[in-house]
Amino acid sequence: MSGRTIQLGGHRVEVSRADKVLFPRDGLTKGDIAEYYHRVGSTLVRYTKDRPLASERYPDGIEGQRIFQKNVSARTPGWVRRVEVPKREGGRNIQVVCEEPDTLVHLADQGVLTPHVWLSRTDDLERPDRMVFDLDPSDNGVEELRSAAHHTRRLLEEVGLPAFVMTTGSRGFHVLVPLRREDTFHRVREFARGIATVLSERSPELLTVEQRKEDRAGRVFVDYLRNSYAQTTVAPYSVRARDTAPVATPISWRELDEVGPRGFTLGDVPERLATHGDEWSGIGNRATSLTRPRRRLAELRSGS
DNA sequence: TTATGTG
DNA sequence: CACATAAAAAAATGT
DNA sequence: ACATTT
Ligand SMILES: [Mn+2]
Ligand SMILES: [Mn+2]
Repeated sequence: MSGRTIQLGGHRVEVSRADKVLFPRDGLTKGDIAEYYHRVGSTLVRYTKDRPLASERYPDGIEGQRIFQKNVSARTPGWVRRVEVPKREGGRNIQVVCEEPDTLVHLADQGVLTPHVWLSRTDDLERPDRMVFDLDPSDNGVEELRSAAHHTRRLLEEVGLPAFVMTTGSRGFHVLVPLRREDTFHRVREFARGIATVLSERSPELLTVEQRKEDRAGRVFVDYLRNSYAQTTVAPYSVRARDTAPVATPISWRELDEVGPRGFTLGDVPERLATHGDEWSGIGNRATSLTRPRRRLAELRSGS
């Protein structure tokens, strides 16, 4: 064993090699990541609680190998909650459920930079309580990307759905809709496809629903396929494996016109949370049924 | 990151 | 003991 | 069955 070990949180979670540099350009260490998650953990766990979690690990830093891990590590302590989830084509995974900040510190110790979570919760894995529109630019500028997000919000509100937006810290934005847990992934995905299709028909120069990169032709991909069983989205307030350590950050629709996908970083977010609070604090109280929006979307498509 | 195998 | 190596995801879509 | 994308 080599390097400094630190302890954090009520469980005195050990973080080994705390001085190991994971972000060479920024000098950020594993200890910095663990301390960040310790600080924002109480807010972050609102978005991971009750959801199967998958880990994006970089044990040798962001220039090393990327490991996407679903099953809980052998070394994960017993106080960390787990859930057994069936795979679609048979078999099972045992995944972490992050209920408390100490779990994030442990994950950081394992080299996890970015936790990803399901759109459904452990007590009903088949019925999501979130719908996501993942806006992925081709080579579009930030103005086009913002425009894509505003178009998405406008259509969702036209059909009666609330919409929340966050930076991903990577290339795009995510637009989230809180749902009542009435519909299966299949039905939610069909609805999301309808929304994405109307968006691309309204703005054919700007938006596309084509999954194949070569068919996207410089447009913003409205990725509705995230709304599927066992698919994940980056957890709000998680760190991304890119220079400057950008953070996936919930923002207001007003702020959208002032920031890009990497507008907030590990250095800004704790202070932002302290002064402005969490922009999504109300998302849990806005869960909506798709029944009426489905009819309104159908009316829109038949021109009424 | 960690467990395991080899000289 | 020092060092090498393996392993850590899966769903939807289209051909 | 396989490649692509996430
Ligand atoms: Mn994306
Ligand atoms: Mn995507």
